[in-house]
Amino acid sequence: MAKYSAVLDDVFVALADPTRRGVVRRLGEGPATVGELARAYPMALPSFMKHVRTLESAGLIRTAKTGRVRTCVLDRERLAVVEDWLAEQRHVWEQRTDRLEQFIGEEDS
Amino acid sequence: MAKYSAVLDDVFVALADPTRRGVVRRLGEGPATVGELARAYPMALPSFMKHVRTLESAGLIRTAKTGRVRTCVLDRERLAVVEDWLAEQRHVWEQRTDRLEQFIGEEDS
DNA sequence: TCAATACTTAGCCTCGTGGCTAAGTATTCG
DNA sequence: CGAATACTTAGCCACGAGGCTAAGTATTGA
Repeated sequence: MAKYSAVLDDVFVALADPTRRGVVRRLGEGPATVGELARAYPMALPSFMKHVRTLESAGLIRTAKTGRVRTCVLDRERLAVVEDWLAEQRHVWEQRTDRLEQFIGEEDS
Repeated sequence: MAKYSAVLDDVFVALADPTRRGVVRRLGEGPATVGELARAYPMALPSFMKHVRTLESAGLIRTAKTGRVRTCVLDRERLAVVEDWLAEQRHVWEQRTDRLEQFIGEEDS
């Protein structure tokens, strides 16, 4: 466990930008083309495409080109690594609480 | 909602580094001093301190100096913003699924 | 008091990220 | 065919992140 550091890096980095979180959110509603997605942001297309590529290489989205249009889809599986990390974090915390309780128990006896 | 963009930025950026995730994980087990934390990483202390400051200004940890020692504590509240973002994301997805089901239902009738 | 400890400050360096423009390619529509 | 559309490629730029060393400050133990 915790061996997915590289994946976690990529996913957290990808989510650490409001534009990219916006895209993830939008794609949660369903697939969209690069053009449709880009329209929501005040930046040049090449700049926007970098965000798309970042999301794609983080595995958060998949894209495919049909004709001259590239369509993007959310890959919800990948978001699970964040959930997993949070779960692990909770687990660490709970073990700590257990130790504290045990400590108090020992004090009692 | 989704107005916490700046906070989310800071939190995701803070978590997008293995050193900092390591610190968060370690602090999940309980408070520690900067020196204790730094020992686990092969970098100079000033470099490590930057990570601590990043975590602190993201609100993920709190630190306080007593004598010459600075002690760090995890602020679990702040991790909740990540959970919240994930929950919102799930919500978006579920609404989408609902719409699809409704669409199929309409087709049926 | 003096040395060791535990940061802290200052300053420098390199690389990657996020933005841009300009020009190119490949489809599609009239 | 020719023009419009939808990216794509190339290349540039500025800034910030993450690393370093060297030197400074403030506590603490002997």
